Amino acid sequence: MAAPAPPTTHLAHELRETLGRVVRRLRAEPGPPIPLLSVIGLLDREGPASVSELAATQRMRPQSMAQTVKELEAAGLVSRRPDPADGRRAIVELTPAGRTTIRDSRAAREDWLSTTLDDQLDAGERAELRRALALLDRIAGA
Amino acid sequence: MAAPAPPTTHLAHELRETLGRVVRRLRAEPGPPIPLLSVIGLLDREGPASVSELAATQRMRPQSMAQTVKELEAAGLVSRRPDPADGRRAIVELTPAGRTTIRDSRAAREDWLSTTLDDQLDAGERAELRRALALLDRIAGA
DNA sequence: TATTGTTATACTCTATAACTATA
DNA sequence: TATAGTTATAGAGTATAACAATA
Repeated sequence: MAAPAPPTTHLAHELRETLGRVVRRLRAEPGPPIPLLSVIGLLDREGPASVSELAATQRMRPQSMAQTVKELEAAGLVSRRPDPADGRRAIVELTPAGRTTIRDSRAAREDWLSTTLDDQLDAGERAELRRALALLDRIAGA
Repeated sequence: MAAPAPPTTHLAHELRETLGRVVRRLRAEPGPPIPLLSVIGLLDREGPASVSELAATQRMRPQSMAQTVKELEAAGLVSRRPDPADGRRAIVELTPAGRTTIRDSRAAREDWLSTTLDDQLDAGERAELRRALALLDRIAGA
């Protein structure tokens, strides 16, 4: 007979611990902080978006995202233009410098995480991780 | 023929985003902060440990773990006693209150994460997540 | 009134630097 | 000298509260 599954409280505990370990490992790498990379990566892939939209996709408060966008703007990586259809909204988009930053870092393989995922995991494991991210997003959305 | 795997840079990007979303979702829940829960959960499962040992399992600096342990001690959830064999070391262990706290929160299902993992994922998906955590720990260890 | 966004402020988490005490 | 631990300090990341402007 198969071994019984460990209780879910164990999984919860291990998830909390692993999350902490990975986030700290990521932060230990030099380069732009995680939230900044997430946002410019998102803008590169999905195109311009408002602050509220960015906040929603990251499940972050709009006030917090405003800070992040302000930092990116100060660094010259994104710019804002008013939404012609709605004076309240501002559309955030990558500047050429921002696009260069995110693409160069990928092309030059300066991205520690990408490199490590390639080195430490095989193709099947990467696919497995991809599927698990969908599960984690389901948890995040609950 | 099978669809080609998306480039690893996409996986890296999605991993960063998902990690952020889950951590923020977890933090939004009332109750003890993640690092505190991790430590008392670990002590409950593995038994007493020194500050350095706790720091190593969490891949955290000993100075940072000292802060966490200080908070737990102030809250009366852990206590310290000198290691009889090595005067430099202090052994951290759960107090009865600490043990009650971690176990009650589980028994009473006050633990949002455990409950959500049970509600949102089926047994196969939880097993899949468990395997993925091992992959993430490999990344964290690299 | 509701929505979009911002600024001010504070708290959590974790790091580095500098130190003490014991081995 | 090396190791275990601490305190002081700083910085990143994010939240709540209060506000202005537009719909």
